[in-house]
Amino acid sequence: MSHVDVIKFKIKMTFRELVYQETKKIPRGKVATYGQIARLAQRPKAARAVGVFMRSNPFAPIVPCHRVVAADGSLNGYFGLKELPKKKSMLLEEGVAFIGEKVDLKKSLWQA
DNA sequence: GAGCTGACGCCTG
DNA sequence: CCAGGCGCCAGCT
Repeated sequence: MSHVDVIKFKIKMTFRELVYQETKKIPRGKVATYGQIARLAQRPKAARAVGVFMRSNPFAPIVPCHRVVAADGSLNGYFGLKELPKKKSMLLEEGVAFIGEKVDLKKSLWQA
């Protein structure tokens, strides 16, 4: 085992970091679901935990958490259910399609 | 280590 | 369409 491998082992990517990393990949104009991010982060059933990470994400500007929505396309939170209208307008601004209060996943779901 | 807590997801009535 | 219930998981007491 080389020095590099040892280092890699030491800094093993935590699930949280992996989640943020995947979230950053969501392209402008598209959205991803919590479950989708969970899958990309190698934890298909950890969608719930993903939500927790978004709630307290220390990379506010870097991680586009506003592009992450529920499985049915509804916007669940942003600043503690407080600025949802803003979250919606931000997505509209990026070109995300909406159906009422929900995102039109048919058209705007990010295809990783 | 046990217990509680969600920005979840899926099924049921 | 609208609850209500249950399983899941990481993080924090």
